[in-house]
Parts: sequence; C-alpha cells; structure tokens
Amino acid sequence: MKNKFLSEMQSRGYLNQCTDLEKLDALCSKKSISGYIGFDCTANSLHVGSLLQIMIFKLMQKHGHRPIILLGGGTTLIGDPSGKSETRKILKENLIKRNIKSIKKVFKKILDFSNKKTKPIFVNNAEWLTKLNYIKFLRNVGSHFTINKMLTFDSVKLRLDREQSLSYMEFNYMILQAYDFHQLFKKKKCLLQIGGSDQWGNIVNGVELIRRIDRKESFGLTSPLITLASGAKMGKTEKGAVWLNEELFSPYEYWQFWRNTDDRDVKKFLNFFTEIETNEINNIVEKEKNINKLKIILANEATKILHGEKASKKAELTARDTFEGTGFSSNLPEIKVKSLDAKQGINFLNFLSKNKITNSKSEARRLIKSNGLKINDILLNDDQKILNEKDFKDKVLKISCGKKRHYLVKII
RNA sequence: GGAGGGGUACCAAAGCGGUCAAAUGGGGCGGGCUGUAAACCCGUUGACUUCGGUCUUCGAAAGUUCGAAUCUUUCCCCCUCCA
Repeated sequence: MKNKFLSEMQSRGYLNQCTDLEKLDALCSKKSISGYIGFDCTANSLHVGSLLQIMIFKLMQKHGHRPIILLGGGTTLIGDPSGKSETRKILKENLIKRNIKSIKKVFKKILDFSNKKTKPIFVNNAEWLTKLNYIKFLRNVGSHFTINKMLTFDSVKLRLDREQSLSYMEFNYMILQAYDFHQLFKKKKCLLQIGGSDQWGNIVNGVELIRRIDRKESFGLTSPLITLASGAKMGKTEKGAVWLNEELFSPYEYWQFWRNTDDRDVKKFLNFFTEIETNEINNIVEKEKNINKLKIILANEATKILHGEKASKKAELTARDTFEGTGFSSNLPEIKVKSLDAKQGINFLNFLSKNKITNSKSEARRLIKSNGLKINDILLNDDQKILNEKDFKDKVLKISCGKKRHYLVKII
C-alpha cells in the first residue's frame, strides 16, 4: 500500500474490509478526499463504542482528508436494525435534535476544526430524508433494490432467523442509508463511507446505488468489531456505558476506564485509541515490562484526546493520590454540605441515597453490611451513623465505596 | 380473518392456588486473593424499617378465593402455522 492514510489504517488495525482497496489507495495518494461516517442519535452522547470511528476521522485529518460527520437525525427516526435484536424505541423529533446538539460537542473537542482543508463538516440527513416524496423515492431509488437481495443481508437475516420481528420501517433503513451516501456524493463530493463491520451491507448498498444512479465509483470501508479479551462488548448500552460527553462520564472516570483495561487488550488499545505511532508503541511495549505503566500511558493518551492534556494530567494525579496516597485530592467528585447541617448531624443513610452515591437506602445498608464503605479510610460498621463535625478533617471528609469509588464531602 | 403458543425482576429463564420478594444462569455491586488486571472463591442484588416486620411487584384492568405470578373474564402486545 502506497498511501500513508491507508497504510496507517492497516497498521493500527482499523481496517477490516474495503470495496476496492487498491483503487482507493491510488485515489487517496492523488488527492484529498472526503469520507463520511454516520452516527446514531438515540442517546444524548456517543459512547466508547463509537470512538474507533472518531479515531479514524482523526487519522483522515492527519493525512489531509476531510471528515463528514453524519448525525443521522433522519435515520434515527427509523432505527438501524443492524446488530439489534429488538425493535428500538421510536424517539421524538425534538429529542433527537437535542441529542445531536449534545453529540456535536464531542467531535468539536476531538477533531481539528482549525485547518481549512480538513475541517470536518456536520450534516444531518433529516435535511433530505424528511422531504422525500414516497412515490418518487420508490421510483428513483427503490427500483434499484431487490427484496431478494435485501433479505440476504445480515441485519435482516439475523432478525428473521431468530424469529424476531422486523418492521417494514426498519427494513427500509438500509435503503435510506444508501440514499444518504448518494446525497453526500452529490452534495459534498463524498467518495467514501466508513463504518463498523456491522455496517458493511448498508455501505455496499450505497456504493451500488451511486454506481447505478450516478454511474460513478465510490468506496466503502469498514473497521473491525472491537472484541474484548473477556468476550464482552465494548461500551454497553445500559448503566455501565462509557459515555464520551463529560457531563455523563467525568474525565476521571474516563481515565479510570482505560486504566482498568484488561492486560490482553492493552497493546491493541494503544493502537486503536492513542495517537502514538505504531512502531513507537511496539517499542514501548517491548521495553516496558510493567503492564500497569502501559495502562497509565494508555489512560493518559486516550483521556488527552477527548478531554485535553490538562484534564488528563489531573485525572492521573487524582488516581495516584487516591490509590497510592491520602486520597484527599481535590479532583474527586465533591459533595457540599452546609455547616449548620454538619453541626446538627446528618443521617448518613439518607445522605448516601440523596446524593446518589447509592441508589437507595437499602443499597447503602447492604454496602455497609458487606464491609464496603469507608469514611476517611476507616471501615464503617454502623448503618445508623450520624455524620457530624467531628468526622471532618479541615472541613473535608472522604467517603469510599469499595476500592474504586471515592467522594469528598466538604463543609461550606 | 382462523388455529395454537407466549408476555415473570437489569437480561435469559423456572414456577402454574398458600412454604414466592419469586429457583437457576448471566450481568451488577461488595468482600477475599492480587497488580486499580485476568482467573478463582464467598456474600449480595424491590423499597422502607425502631431489624420484630411493613409496603409495592410476575403485560393491563376487573373478578373468584380466607389466600393468586399461579384460576376466570375483558383488553393490550409478541411469536408460529393456515387464509
């Protein structure tokens, strides 16, 4: 491979499948191109599951290409059946708008908007999808798809095989995504669509559609599905999700997430989620025998990319202080308490549940009973505990839930 | 439209009149071991509690019963086969 962009894609492990790698290689070497990735807007933040795609954007920019960020306001109205076992909740339009606004923030933090040549473009497919005329669309676009073929795509086949229902609405998703690519090709000269490996079918459809309607060649490329050594999925949906938006997942938590990477995944993640050159990574891994040091490098670099150098440093210091020092570092989540309340005494169980440290008072009780709660590093046995001034040192008090969750309570 | 099967806690799945706040597995949380890892072991996993209990949960509503996740009726939803 001649082109630096694609060869780095490959060496970092970002490359899974491509519609025509050689031609794309030649094209990228010749000129700067635009490539798009679509993102789902069902939540008000993306999670680490989407991070790899964003890293690919970063890599594009590094090599002089332009990212087009498609925030699928239109397609989110429908819901992508790929990899989903159930029909998704249908979201209200204004909620999707709010989500898009919130998701944009992350791209603005991670990507470079200062270089004119590679400045990312945000697009929202609601712009064209919501204006479609059904009959026209069926004639112009729908006629290029056969049901026979659509039924063979994994996103559809898996659902049917598992005897799970697939609505006609969802069935149309892939056509809409193909249409998106066609629109971006026309409007923004976008020649490339990138996505996770589960998007392959959808992407190929787009390439095909452009060939048929525009009689032009375009390219599709997928990144591999990230598999964790443990077999779990990265960045799950429910409570355990690792969100990229700071309001949902603090830089410290984010740093901790990377710090706690499985030994077996560290090298892979260094390639995926940091900007350290690949051969440099090989060097470091070779030299550094202490895997925990590597994890710290990973955490630092990954956090830097999302939250910036300062926040990353701060998270590292907090972690060091928490796990190796006194723990009274200023960067832990803080809870403020009125001095009058502290004087009068605070019911600890109430305090824990009110401040969302535990989900309920029962949970707090359980935590205390199972020796999981410490005040200023001293195990708490009494679930009737009343907090008062004596518990504070210099108006500060540390609460630890288990070994990893810590809070500072301050009297103001 | 017709016939049948089903909806149980975060998920999967048992229970089919009382001993059911509901087996079991996964996940989560806590403890032990350790390296803030993995594996393994133990505990815990509806809410409130003066730790005696109390209250709310098995698709929804109504009913039968001393007593219902379990029986009846209606409704909603899902699946399979037939048309």
